[in-house]
Amino acid sequence: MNNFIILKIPTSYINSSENPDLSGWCHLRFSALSRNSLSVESTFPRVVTPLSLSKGILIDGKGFVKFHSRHKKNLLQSPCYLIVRMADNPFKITGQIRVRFAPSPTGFLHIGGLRNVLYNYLLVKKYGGQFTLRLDDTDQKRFVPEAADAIIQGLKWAGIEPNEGFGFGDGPHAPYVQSQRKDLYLAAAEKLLESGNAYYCFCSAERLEEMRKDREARHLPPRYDRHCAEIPLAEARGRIVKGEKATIRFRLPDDRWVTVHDLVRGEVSWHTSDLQDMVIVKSDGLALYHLASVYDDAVMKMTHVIRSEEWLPSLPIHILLAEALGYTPPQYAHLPVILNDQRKKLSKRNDSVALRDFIEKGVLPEAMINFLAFLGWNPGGEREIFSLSELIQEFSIERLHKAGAVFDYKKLENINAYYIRQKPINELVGLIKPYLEKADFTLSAGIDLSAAASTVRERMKYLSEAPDLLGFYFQLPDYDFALLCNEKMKVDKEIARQSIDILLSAGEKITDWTEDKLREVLLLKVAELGWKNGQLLWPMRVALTGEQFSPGSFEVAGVLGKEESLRRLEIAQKKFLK
RNA sequence: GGCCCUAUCGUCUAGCGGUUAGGACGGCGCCCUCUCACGGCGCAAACCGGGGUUCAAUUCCCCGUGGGGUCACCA
Repeated sequence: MNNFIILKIPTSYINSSENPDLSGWCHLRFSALSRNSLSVESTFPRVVTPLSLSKGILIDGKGFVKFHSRHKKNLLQSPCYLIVRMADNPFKITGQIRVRFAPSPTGFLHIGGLRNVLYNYLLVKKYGGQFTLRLDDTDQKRFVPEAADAIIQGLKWAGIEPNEGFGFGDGPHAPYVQSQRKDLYLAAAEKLLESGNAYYCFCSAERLEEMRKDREARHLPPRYDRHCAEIPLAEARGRIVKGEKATIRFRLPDDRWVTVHDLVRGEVSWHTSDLQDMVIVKSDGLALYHLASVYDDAVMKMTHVIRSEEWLPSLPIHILLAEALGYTPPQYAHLPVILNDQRKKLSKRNDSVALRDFIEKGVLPEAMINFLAFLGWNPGGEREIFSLSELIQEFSIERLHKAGAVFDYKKLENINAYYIRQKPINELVGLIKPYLEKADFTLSAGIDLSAAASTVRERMKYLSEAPDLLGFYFQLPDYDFALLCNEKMKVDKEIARQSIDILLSAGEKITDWTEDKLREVLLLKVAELGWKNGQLLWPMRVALTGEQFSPGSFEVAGVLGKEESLRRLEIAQKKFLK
């Protein structure tokens, strides 16, 4: 989270004319290493104690550090380094920010994608700006038509709505669908061709494959051998006119370090010799992701690109591409991937990751958002329950984690159960109705659904459990006689039989049939008999619910009402006659 | 294998040089209790290893090791 830079203190600075040997302070000047503000943390070796070192600031390449002149001798004795710390908030927002979520519609929105959107959204809401949804559908082969719609629905479900973009209204940079922007990418590729930053490649898929295998056998990194790199542009165009198929490759500069300041990872560097000339336009004339997205991010004026870590290896390509196109790259933040319990990247193949499945299971959006936000980020402190608007308040890009986090389904369940318990009962009823209807419960069956729901709310982990939890209210399950008895409750057959009889006769006399009244009357009865509560209440609960586990006897009886309760007790009574 | 990223309880994490290393999920136990759940209380459970720097390292640096990502005419 904190980034440090080591600066060597040149002895010439210490002795320079800018530092007359006064009894006060020596000033050291430095040139810029970063566009972020820096502060001096300490020195190495510690020839100067931190306390005697004033905190100098370097901003935009100009700044100074002060030493007391009495340390001058030490500084001159051996090479000394300054440990410079990047200021607490390297993420300096100036003006409106623009971010985007750019999924490729090859499958349904998955939780990893949703978490990425969430962080984009939190950032843009916190600092103010525009959030665009762009459809990166350059690969028409893998296009899944419903996927695009599912993405929109998923975002709406989560309450994360972009200000503009695919499915959310046009803005100044429409269209937001890459398959509708083909010509723009081609024009960009043409520019690269003209400037020598790209070249036509006539290599066949077979040759490429052979080369890959060969290099692999020789334990070399797979890399294009630049077979076509030196074909003059005019000659290449001639061959294409004659009908030859060619791709366009981006020409990497030779022998160059690419260093990027990533917002979550700090300084990251690559050497171009470890990279290869990527294909940016396919032989069918369609642009590939790298070109399309770099171009769009630039042209759509994105200030920040927050995306998953799997993109980190192609970041140098993107930076170089942007430069070759004449654009200033946006700021990047590469989020750690979400892992499964095998510590592998969560995948559609092996893990349940489709947002749709979570929705169907009955995960509340609040719970999902809360859970996802904490998978790779947290505000510090011990509170863990945050609403979306509270997350916006608390969000800070510096607190994003670097290491991948394992997706813990149990924890999601726990958070979901928490949010269900917090739901006002009328809202909860609205949410579970579809599940009950799907399970063919006739909702008009004289059951007060609100009352019933409130008896099961605290044991519901997912909305989809509602039919199971509430089923006995609609129809008494056919239970085994033995369930009425319970050894641990000290209910044998005789006690059970007596209990049912007592309940029936006592129940019939009760005119004011409410949960409280029942509790009052029946507990009194238990006391009269000298029984334990369970001896009367276990058979009662089983008779009313037919279930081993259920809400309490009084609650259930209250919801069922006098008539239905007595009817169910009579059913139990008959079981003793057999 | 190359390149890149990363490292505190089983899991999510707090910690930004000196702490009995804190919380949550999960596990276990107890309490509450008519069952289950909720709730309350408690227990077990972690600084990957080795070198530095420092009076002092979980914390800073280096090297290992482990884990992950990525190496397409996919995104």
